[in-house]
Amino acid sequence: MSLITVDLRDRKQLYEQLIDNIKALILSGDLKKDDKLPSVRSLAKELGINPNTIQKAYTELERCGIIVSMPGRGSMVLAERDSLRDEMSGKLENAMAALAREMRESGIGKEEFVRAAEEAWDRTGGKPE
Amino acid sequence: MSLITVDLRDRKQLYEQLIDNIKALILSGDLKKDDKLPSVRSLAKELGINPNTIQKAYTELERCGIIVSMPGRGSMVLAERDSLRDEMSGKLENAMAALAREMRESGIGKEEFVRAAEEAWDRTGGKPE
Amino acid sequence: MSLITVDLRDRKQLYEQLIDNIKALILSGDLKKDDKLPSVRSLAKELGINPNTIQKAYTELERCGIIVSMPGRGSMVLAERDSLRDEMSGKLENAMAALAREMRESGIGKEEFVRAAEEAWDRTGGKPE
Amino acid sequence: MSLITVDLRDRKQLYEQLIDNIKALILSGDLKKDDKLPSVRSLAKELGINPNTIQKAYTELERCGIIVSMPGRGSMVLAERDSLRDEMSGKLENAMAALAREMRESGIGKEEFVRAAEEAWDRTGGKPE
DNA sequence: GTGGTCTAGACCACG
DNA sequence: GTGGTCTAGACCACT
Repeated sequence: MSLITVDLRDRKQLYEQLIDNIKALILSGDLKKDDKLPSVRSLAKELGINPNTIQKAYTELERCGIIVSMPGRGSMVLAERDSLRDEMSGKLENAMAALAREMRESGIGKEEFVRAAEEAWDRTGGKPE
Repeated sequence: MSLITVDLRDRKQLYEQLIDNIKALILSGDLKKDDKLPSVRSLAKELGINPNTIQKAYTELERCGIIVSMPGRGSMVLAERDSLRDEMSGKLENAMAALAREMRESGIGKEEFVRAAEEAWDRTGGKPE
Repeated sequence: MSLITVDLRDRKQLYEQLIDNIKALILSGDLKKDDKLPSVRSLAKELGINPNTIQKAYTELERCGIIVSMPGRGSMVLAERDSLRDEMSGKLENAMAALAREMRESGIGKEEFVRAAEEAWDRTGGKPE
Repeated sequence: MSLITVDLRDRKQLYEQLIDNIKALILSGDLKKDDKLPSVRSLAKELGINPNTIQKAYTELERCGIIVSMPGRGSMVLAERDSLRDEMSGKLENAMAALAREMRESGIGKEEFVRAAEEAWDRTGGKPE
């Protein structure tokens, strides 16, 4: 039994849920480089969704260099935990830049912006850091 | 000729472009409370897009209480600049919360998160605040 | 009627045929930046293959930045002819390097390698250059 | 311990890795005509892969007349180094032809193609020829 | 058993 | 009408 799950009620697309899920497992250390992923069919059966949807997620992950899949041999993790973390760092930068630009145009000030970041962080986490 | 434009090459949906565009004009002060908006048909003709798309944007803006449309008499701005600014504040909160949640899962720390917000703000603006 | 075709007897995969085909049309100048591509469904019908296969090709082309697709608005060419040509140049370099390495290991000499390139070129083309 | 290895992470199929590996050993002179190859079972054990995979490689090599297998007596090299070198020549021709065709379609000229071959060769080798 | 491709047919949001 | 996602079920080559 793997740790991968999907929520059919979530509006996020299933294959994206799978992608985010597997990335999170690598980031958390539950999946390490060279670990084997569940097979397309077995995971589909376990989650009760169509194998094509798993396939799509795996294909996308391979395209990003996060896993490798080999016919007849299954799929395994390729990316190191840290490289993935660095990638998220970059994503954070971009997202923040887009948000900052939009808020600037709306007359929001730096003070309010940074405070929003702090508060959002504290509000999100179950436990204060 | 109005200041409203759309970019057909932009991946963002046309009606969302229109909504953001009009909101921005209010926030910048180019459109004030009680100003008249171009008619659905004239704007559609001017922009070369389907009137349905304009209609959808106007309907959505009316639903949010930002404009008001009166059959036969056109549409006009209803919201004050400041009320719109407050709305953006709420949007900022939501966006920050979503971002914070995602980054938490990736092992990013509060420090890095808040610093990213500050740096993004500074990097974005042409002139330092 | 478009210029895009597929050969069901070819062992190359259909979606790759489509990708190569569209790239070639851009390279030949038959498709220019901002030209509209046939819709997924209409092309599928015309070629007698499944829309999903067209979709896969379009998705891949979009991923490479060669086209853009927008729900409800269709797909259009994004890449300039020259940028695509430069990309092929890079591909040529890599392919040649891989081939050269392999042939070196097999005891083939530079003379024979370069002559093979010349002869292959002349043999391939219908008309001598 | 033999010089034969496989890379489980390589996307190339294992039996092809084995075939290329053995061919390379013959081309380099490490394996000569009449040299004995490791047995299917011992090599499988040494490499930690399925004996079927070794068998498939040996079978393919025998089909090409490069080795010969005798039940109960193992397998040995049949091909001379030079005959294998001729085979690579043929492979070079095919690969060049495919590459030339593709590049022609992309608007690459003969000049550029041949120069790419020369440069690739020079760049590949540690020592100039 | 494995991944990968393809078909057929459905549904959704959008213009 | 458009692109995009998902399901169901089939086939292929490879281990």
